[in-house]
Amino acid sequence: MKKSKLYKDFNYIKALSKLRENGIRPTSQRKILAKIIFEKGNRHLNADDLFNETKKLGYSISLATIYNTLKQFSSFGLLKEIVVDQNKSMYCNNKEPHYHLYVEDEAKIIDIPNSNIDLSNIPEIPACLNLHNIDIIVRIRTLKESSK
Amino acid sequence: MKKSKLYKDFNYIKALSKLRENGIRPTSQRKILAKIIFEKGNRHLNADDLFNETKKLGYSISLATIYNTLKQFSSFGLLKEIVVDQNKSMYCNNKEPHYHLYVEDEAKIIDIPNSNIDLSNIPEIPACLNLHNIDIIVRIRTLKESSK
DNA sequence: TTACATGCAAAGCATTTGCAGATAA
DNA sequence: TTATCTGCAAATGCTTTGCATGTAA
Repeated sequence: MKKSKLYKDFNYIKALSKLRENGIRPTSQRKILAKIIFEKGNRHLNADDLFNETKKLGYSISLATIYNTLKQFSSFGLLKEIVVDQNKSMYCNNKEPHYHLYVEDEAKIIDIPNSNIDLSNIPEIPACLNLHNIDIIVRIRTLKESSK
Repeated sequence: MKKSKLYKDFNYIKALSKLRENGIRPTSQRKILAKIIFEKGNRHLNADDLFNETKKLGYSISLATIYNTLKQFSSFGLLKEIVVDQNKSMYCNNKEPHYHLYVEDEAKIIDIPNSNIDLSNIPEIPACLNLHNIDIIVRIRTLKESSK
């Protein structure tokens, strides 16, 4: 077994164990989805991507289940939801702290390690001092589409 | 006439002149909307806010027109669209370069001056070297809602 | 056996669009 | 006069939900 294969399996197994930790039953659907999501290293995907990949692999999991599963996985930190555009949520399987560079024309997302953005000067956060999460999306568009 | 009133009128007049520059007819609906948007200094609003404000002022402009107008105003830089959540666009009337701090629980947006975030270390941008626009939204949630 | 999952179809919601009537130039 | 605009209602696209059936523990 190749080293990279081992690594991928490890991420899948960690995901299953996260399910158990959170009292969520490892049903066949959830196992299939976890496998697809975590077996390929860092990536960004949405419900539709996932739906198509399951079909391509010969499985048939309903879209509703996929939506619900993505949301549930995010609720305990297995995935991170990124709102890139209206009517389009993406999910990121990279658990390291990082931000996102979003190239709108290509609907492509690139991770930026945390250490590359200096946030020390953002204004004081009002009232709610206990932050749960800071998300940054850097949006980029090429010149030609300036008036869309 | 107070100084602040003068300033507000100035923003409104600048907006009208931007319309003319772009060959867009200053219809009564567009004038009313421009007035509401620009007469109160820097602010963030969405289609629904604007719809309610027009009604409160006794005007009746259809939601469709409001959506179309917000989109059109953004298309030539009179407004800046911010996608804060799925199915929810906000528009910002502040034309200075800046980023956004979005407090999710309160659906509140706070401007961050450009100079307060250091972006010099983001990774090289692929292929498309001519950037049109960089948007940053810092999302914040309070602790209590950690699993939503 | 029972609490939790799944899948379907219907509902929801913000936004967009087609089109007929209205309006600015 | 004519290109553009407005408003309505219907359409859209993604996502969520209600509910009957299925399944893990």
